[in-house]
Amino acid sequence: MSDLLQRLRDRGWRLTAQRRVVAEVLDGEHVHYTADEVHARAAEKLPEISRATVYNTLGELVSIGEVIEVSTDGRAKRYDPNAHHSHQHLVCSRCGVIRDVRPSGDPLALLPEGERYGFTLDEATVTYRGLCPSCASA
Amino acid sequence: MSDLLQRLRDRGWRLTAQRRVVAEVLDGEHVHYTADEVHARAAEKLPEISRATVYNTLGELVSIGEVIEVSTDGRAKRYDPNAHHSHQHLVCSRCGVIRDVRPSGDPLALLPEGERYGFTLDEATVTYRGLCPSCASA
DNA sequence: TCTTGACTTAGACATTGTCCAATGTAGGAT
DNA sequence: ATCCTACATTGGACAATGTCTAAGTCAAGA
Repeated sequence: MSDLLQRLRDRGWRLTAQRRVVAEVLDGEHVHYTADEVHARAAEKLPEISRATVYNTLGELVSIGEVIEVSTDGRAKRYDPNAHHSHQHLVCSRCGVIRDVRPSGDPLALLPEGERYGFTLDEATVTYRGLCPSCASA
Repeated sequence: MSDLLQRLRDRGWRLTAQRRVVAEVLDGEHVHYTADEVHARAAEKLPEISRATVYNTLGELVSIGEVIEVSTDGRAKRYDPNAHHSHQHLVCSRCGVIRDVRPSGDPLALLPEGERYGFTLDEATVTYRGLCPSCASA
């Protein structure tokens, strides 16, 4: 059993077949699927799984911090299981491919006190954009 | 006539009543309206303006660089007319209010060469999140 | 003032996400 | 092993946001 399933069990989750296949889909390295992509891949293993269950499960995984929601393009949200290592995203402006990247230093530190307007800062998310090698050479 | 309308005329735009009212709505300081909010405000001055025209005009303003599209929450995109001064956004996690802010230094510089994976970098957008003073004290 | 090609319109359609009542079931209790 | 029941799943309606098209309208140059 994967670590993720064990952590879910520890939290008192019922381990249904549906939740297992959603967890398996997200188990890959550095995947950034939309909810519908997760649904399509889950349905290959469990054809009767419903869209609502996929949305429910993804929402629950996000709310307990096991998965991060990423909106890089204002369209469908993507779900990133790499939640236990702080990182940012590098996106190709043409083909949309996404890579996890780690900036040096804390992006929060770049915002001077005079630019914080009394806010209690919590986090900074950075999206780097450019052309990936394939798109740049095409 | 506002500078924006003059620039649009210089580009050969037909200055229709619809485009004028959309430009007027975006003329305020530091507004971050959704397309539907722009439509509602435009319709106060020109009741028959259609949603399609507002979407068309906003899309055109974005493509010529007069307005910036901002997605802070994965829901409706917001339109930011402060396009001629580089800036980032500070968002209240509770009430959603948005402020324009200027980090010190270029966020792009934080991404080491070894984390660029051969991409040709173009820009970095940063979203700072936290609680605004009103929400923090409530 | 005419003409014409660009602009606008209403509404159908597409995509993404949420909600609900009915049904099913995981896992503890017996 | 089986039963219970609270929790989970389902299908489909609904909501929010955005796109597209065919037909009508109009800004601005001739």
